[in-house]
Amino acid sequence: MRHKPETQDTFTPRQRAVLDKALGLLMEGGERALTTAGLARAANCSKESLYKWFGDRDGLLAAMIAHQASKVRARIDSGERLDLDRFRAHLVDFANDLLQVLGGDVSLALNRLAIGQASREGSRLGALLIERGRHGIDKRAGALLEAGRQRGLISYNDRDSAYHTLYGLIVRDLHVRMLLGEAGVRRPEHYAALAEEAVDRFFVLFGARENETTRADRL
Amino acid sequence: MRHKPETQDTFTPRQRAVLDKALGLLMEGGERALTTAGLARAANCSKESLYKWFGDRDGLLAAMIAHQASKVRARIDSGERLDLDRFRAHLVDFANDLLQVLGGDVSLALNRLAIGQASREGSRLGALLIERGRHGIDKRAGALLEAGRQRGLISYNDRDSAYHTLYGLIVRDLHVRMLLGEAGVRRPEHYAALAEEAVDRFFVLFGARENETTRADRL
DNA sequence: TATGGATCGTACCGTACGGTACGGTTCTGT
DNA sequence: ACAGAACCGTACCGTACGGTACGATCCATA
Repeated sequence: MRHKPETQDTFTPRQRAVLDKALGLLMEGGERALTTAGLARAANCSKESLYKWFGDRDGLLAAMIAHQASKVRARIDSGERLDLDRFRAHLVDFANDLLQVLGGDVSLALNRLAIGQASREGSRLGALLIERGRHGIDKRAGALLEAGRQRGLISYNDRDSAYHTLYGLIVRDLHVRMLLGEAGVRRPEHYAALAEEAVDRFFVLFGARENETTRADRL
Repeated sequence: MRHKPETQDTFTPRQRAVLDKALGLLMEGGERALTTAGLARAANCSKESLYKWFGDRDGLLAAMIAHQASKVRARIDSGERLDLDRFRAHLVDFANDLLQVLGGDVSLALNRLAIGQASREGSRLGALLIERGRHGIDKRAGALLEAGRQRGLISYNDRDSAYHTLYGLIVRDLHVRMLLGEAGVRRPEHYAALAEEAVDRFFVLFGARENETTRADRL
């Protein structure tokens, strides 16, 4: 039956193109705009193929999440030596990337989709989104924090608590407000300043040495 | 036509009962479970009345938000004199209330509803939810912070920035994860500890005097 | 060239929902 | 007691969607 080596968790190029079209429809018009007939028409494929490839509509949604997650594989931070400035720059990069990702069209559309389905009983979309999307981010940040701690640049007792605090300092209430579609919240041109401010405050809370440098003016 | 004094922005008791039933349906089964026929059946009213009262389905959803918001009117903090301990206690109360509200069944259901509709073009639900729900919280916190600043208990340049930082320290990524339905995130028994920790960190960032009291052990 | 699998386009089916219409009933004001 | 409004329960309509079926077409392989 299957002598081909594990083509199970990946998709054919054709299927990837269809999934991209599906993401496009979802971004434009939300879940209501993502109908099987509409996707078949937009992607020039047949509904029968959709059901053959993804099982049913829920399978399609799950495949969309898996597909999108496979595209934004977390880059691995190079193992270069860490001094304080470099560590801080990495944190600011992380903050910028986090805001960029959370505020992206695809991320917002998928999160809206998963949240809208979260009330339904057997919906695994939320878990899928966290598992495939958030865990990569969490790992990257966790490794970064751990490296900083081992270098003596920051100190904490509970790494998870420190990480979630950093997350809160960066994201604040922006994510939910963007998800709600509040006007004037998505301002990518402000992300850099928000990232700097968040990292400054993170160092005030978790910096290993109380170095009162150029920080006071920013706060 | 209307000699009754402004019964416009409120609802009759019957309508309130129907709206409560609607909230119940929404909490149980999500948006898909909130159908006009289902609501009419559950609330023992006719579909015709629903459309007469609320116009259409979107009007019903908006009315649900307005109704729920009218129930949780923000209590006014008593104007008693503020010392540091009392101020801190008020902040912890605020943090606890915030976590309690955001993690409540009704709030989660309404936020999921508004987020699910956010992609549709003419949807005002998100704005309504922010306007009717969040602004009250924001005002309460803003007044509290301002009082603390005027008493010299904290200091900041930008009140909004300080407030959003406090919000981020309290909520972290909990809200979105609860909205996604992640298992094991809703732990009301942990709210108190989270609130204390958040307020501690807030004082580290914005406390007026660097009083290194009993804080170091908590961080 | 023949053959079989994969895919496309279209048509079809059952269902469920939003919204409307209508007759019967209860409530209210005079 | 009576009139009118509000309301209930039910039936009805049009539409749109998820899912299936089927003939036609493309394409790889022998």
